[in-house]
Amino acid sequence: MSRPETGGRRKPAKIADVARIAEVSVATVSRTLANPEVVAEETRKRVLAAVTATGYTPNLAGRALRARRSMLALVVVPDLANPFFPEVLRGVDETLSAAGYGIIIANLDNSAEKESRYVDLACAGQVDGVLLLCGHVIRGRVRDLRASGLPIVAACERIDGEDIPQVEVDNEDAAARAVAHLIDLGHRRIGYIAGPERNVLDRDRRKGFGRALRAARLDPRKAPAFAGDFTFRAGERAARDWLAMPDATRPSAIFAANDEMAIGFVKTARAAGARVPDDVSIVGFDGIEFADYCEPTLTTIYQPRRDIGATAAALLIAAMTSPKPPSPRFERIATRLMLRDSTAAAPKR
Amino acid sequence: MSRPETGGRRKPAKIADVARIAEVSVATVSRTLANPEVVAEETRKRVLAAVTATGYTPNLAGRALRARRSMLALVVVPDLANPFFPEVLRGVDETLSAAGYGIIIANLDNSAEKESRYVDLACAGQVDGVLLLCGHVIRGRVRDLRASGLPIVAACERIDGEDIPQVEVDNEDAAARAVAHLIDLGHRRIGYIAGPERNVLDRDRRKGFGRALRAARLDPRKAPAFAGDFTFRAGERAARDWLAMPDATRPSAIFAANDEMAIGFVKTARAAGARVPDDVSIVGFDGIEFADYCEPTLTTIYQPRRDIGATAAALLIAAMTSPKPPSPRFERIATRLMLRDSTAAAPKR
DNA sequence: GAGGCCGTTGTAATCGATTACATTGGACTC
DNA sequence: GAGTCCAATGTAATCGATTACAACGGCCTC
Repeated sequence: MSRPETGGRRKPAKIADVARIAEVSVATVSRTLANPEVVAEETRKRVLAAVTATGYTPNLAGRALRARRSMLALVVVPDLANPFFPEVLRGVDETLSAAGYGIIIANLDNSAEKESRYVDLACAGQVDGVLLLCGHVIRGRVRDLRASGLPIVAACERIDGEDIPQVEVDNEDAAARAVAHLIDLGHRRIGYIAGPERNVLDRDRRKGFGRALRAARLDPRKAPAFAGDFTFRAGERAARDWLAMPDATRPSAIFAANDEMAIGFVKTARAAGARVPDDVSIVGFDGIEFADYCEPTLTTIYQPRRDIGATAAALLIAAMTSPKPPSPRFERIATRLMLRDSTAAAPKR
Repeated sequence: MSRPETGGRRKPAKIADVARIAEVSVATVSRTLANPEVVAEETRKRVLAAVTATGYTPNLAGRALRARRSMLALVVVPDLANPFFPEVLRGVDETLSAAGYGIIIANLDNSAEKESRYVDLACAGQVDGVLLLCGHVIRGRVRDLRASGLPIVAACERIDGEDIPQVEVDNEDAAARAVAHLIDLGHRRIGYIAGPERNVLDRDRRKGFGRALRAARLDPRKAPAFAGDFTFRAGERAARDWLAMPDATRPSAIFAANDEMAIGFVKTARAAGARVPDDVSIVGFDGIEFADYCEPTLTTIYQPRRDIGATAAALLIAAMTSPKPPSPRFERIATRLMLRDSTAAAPKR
C-alpha cells in the first residue's frame, strides 16, 4: 500500500494510463472492463493488474457523455422534514441502487426558484429519469419537463391529467374506512381536520370522509371541518377551535387528514382537560412510527411507505430501461386500518 | 408555443444547433451564456433568441467532463429513516443549492456493499465533494476515498484521527448539563440508556454522564447502564429492565442517549403503571420534534440540526472552492437544554 | 497453397461543452 | 497612410470514455 502524496489533489488515473501500463490500447482496457469475455485471458490479467496498480475508476462524466446516460435519477420531494418521506425514499433508494442508479434528491421546500432549477437540471440530461413525490409536474421558468421526453413517474400524490405512471394508495377508500370505524363505534357527530387547500390528498380523504357519512345517513355538509396543513400546529389550532364549540355541536370524534395533525389535536385537547378517547375519539392517516408512541397510541390508516417508494422506483426503472413506451400504468398499494387506543365507543349523551 | 412531437424522445438541442440558428460559432454561444459582456449586444440578442427558440440547456455531462467539476456533492447518511437527519439535510440542501450545487444522497443503511459503491461513485469524479454524516470515512473495497483527494467534511458524528473539517456539538458537555439538571432536582440514582456500542456519540455522552456524576461525588461505576441502539424499541427494552429492578436500586432518573429511546422508555414504563416524572424523571438528547408531542413532553438537549447541516455545507463549499488547502477546521454548534415535563424533583424516600 | 474465418487487438470517430489561440476588421495615432 | 490596438468572433484542441470499423495473424479447409 503506497501512501498518496500529501498536499494537492491527486490526479485520478485515466484509461490511457492503464492502457500504457498494461501495454495495450484504450479500447482493450474498456473492453476488459465491460466485456471481459472478448479479451484474451492473458491480456485481461495484465489489464486488471494495471487497473489495481493505478486505482483506476472510469470517469462517469466521460461515460455519461458518450453513453448518453448518467445512471442517476432525480427524486423530487416537497419537504424532506416531513416524516412521511424518509421511509418512502428508503424504498426508492433500495430499488434504484440495486439497479445501479444513484439518486439526486430535489427538496422543493415550496420554492418556485428551486423547482425551476431542478427542471433545468433534469432537462440538461444529467439524469435518466424523474420520480415525483410532490403532487405536480415540476415547472421551470423556461424549460418544460414534459417536453424533455424524460421518463417520469409519480407517487404518493396523484397528478391528475398527466399520462404518466403513478403509484398511490386509495386515499378516498381508506378515509372512508377510517370514518366508518368511528361510525361503528356509535359516533354521529364527526369532525374533519383538513390538509392544505386544493391538495389532492385532502380532496380524496375529504371525499372518503363524506362518503362514509352518507353511507350512515349523516349529512357531510353539517360535519364540522377544521382547516389544516398537515402540521402539528394545525392540529393544535383545530383542538382550540374544537374546545371552543358549544357542547351541543362539538364532535365526539375526529378524522384527521394525517397523523401529525391528529397528534397535535390530542396534545392540546388533553392539555385543556379533554380525555381521549373517552371524550373524543380520533383517527389519523399515514401510520408514521410515532403514532404508536404518543399518548394514547393513535388509531390510524397505515400506508406502507417503503413499498410505495420501491414500487415507484421499479416503474421508473422500467420506463428508463425500455426503449419506447412510457405507457401510463397505475399501481395501487393497499393500506391498513390500525386500531389503537385513540378511538372508543361514543359517550352516551 | 409549439407542442413537442408526441411519441419517442425528443433530442435536446445542443450548442451546435443554437450556433447554426444564430449564425455564429459554438464558441460565441458558449461565451454568450458564460460571459455575456464579451459578446456584442446585437450578437447576444441573436444567440439568446436562438437559445429560447431551441429550448437549449447545456448538457451537464459535457460540461462536467470539460470543466472537471460536476457541481454535485455526495452526502452520506447512515440511515434516512432516522428522524434526526432530514432536518440536517435540509440545512445542507439550503446552503449547497444556494451555491448552485446538487446533492446526491448516499443512504448507507448498514450495507458495506453500498458503502463501497458510493466510494466508487465519489472516486469516479462524479462529485466535487463529500459530506459525511455517518461517523466514519466510508471505505471502498478497492478505492480509497481519502486518497482521491476529494474535499471531505464531516458532521454530526465526529471522526477521530482524520484531519478533515468537522462540525459537531459538544456531546460530552451537553450530556453533563442534562445529568446535572437531574442531580439538581435531587436525584442520586441515575441510569443511562446507551447508544450503539463503539458509537462516538454514545462514548461522548456517556463521558458527560460520568463527569456530571463525579462532580456530585457520585460513582459512575455504580450507575446502572441499559444497552441501546437509538431506537424506540431499545427504550422499551430498557424500561422493562428498569421495571424488573428491585426498589432499592432502581434509578429515580434516566438519561437517554437520544430522544427516541427516552420516548420508548416512557411508553413502556407508563404502560406498567409507573408515573413520569413522579416515579421516574427522564432526559433525552437531540430535541426531535416529537419530543414536544409525547406525554409527558420530554426534557431534552436540543441540537440545532439545520444549523449543523448548513455549517457543514458551508465548510464543504469552502473546501470545494478554494484551490488548495483543506485546512482542518472544527466548528462547534451550541446546544440547549429544553426543560419540559418529563423531569421533576426526586421522590422522597 | 490460396482463401476464408475468427479471435484478438488497435485506430480513430464520437458524445457536447469549454477555451487557448488565431483571425478579422475597424478606430485611432502619429 | 502605415502601424497599433482592441473588440468581436471563429477554429480547433481538449476533457475521458465507448465503440464501429479495420487490421492482423493463425488455423482450417479444399
